[in-house]
Amino acid sequence: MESKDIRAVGLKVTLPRLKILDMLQSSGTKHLSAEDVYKALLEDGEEIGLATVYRVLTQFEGAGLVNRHYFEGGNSVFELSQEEHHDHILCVKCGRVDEFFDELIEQRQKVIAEEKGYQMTDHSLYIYGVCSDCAK
Amino acid sequence: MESKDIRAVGLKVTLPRLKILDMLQSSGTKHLSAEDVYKALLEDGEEIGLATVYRVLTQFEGAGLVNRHYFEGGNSVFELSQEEHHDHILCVKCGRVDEFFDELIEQRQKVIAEEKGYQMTDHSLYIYGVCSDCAK
DNA sequence: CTCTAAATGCGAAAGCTTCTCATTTTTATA
DNA sequence: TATAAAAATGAGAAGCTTTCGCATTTAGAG
Repeated sequence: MESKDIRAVGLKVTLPRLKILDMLQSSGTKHLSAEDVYKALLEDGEEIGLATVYRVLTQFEGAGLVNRHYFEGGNSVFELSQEEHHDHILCVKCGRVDEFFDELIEQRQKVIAEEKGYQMTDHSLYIYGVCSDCAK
Repeated sequence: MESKDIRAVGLKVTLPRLKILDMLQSSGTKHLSAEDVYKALLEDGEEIGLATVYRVLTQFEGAGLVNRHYFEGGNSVFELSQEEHHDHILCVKCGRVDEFFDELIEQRQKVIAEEKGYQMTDHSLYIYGVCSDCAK
């Protein structure tokens, strides 16, 4: 159990928080919506309310434990924070998500923010397309 | 009046459509939410329902007349399609939106999509930061 | 072990967007 | 210009995701 992670960010170690963190870590899918987490927990026999899932994920986000992404349209998804930043490329047919990192793009973004007089705080880049499987 | 634009995309020329298109063209702000358009029309004394605004904007989007952006969080905004593609940089304090285009980033995105085996259909890049006015 | 502050669960509610359907409007045709 | 069929509109209901409010439960310090 990774109670340390939770305590480290100044949150009480509660069962819901442990279960949710665990779910994010053990799930085969890296990008989960609050609803996904909620349903998965239900299937595991946990009795955790949807409101709690949202609350906890939001707290985790604030604490830097998870990242929240607003993929096109509907709901947002959460993923465990990783050491290195990365962006996403998603399949518009099957919903598959891949990750990538490109130093050149990162650099250019910084330059552009500077040129425009902005102090960059964040950025999000999503490439949409049809993945190789769906293109067949 | 730009009835041609509307007819050109295969839609009947109706008052709501004309008014909405007009609003997008004449508004000082380039990025408007459906609600923004609705309210602005109300102020102009037009009697156009919110549902119609959404419907029409969605149709315009499908027709390529406008682009829809999912800025972080809340609602989506619409802007008239322009000749050249561009991306956005927004101020997290005041909501100001600026546009930019970077050939290098465009190129890299294509390369990345290819590398990952995707046929790119679209992409969205948002840089978030604090604009020069808000940084003071 | 006790107590207090914090966390949870539940249902209600908020915000954005879409849907339903009766009524109105457009436009092709006579 | 009048008419009819098809499409568009308006208003409110409804759907979805997300947040809120509050009574109850729980974590963890003393």
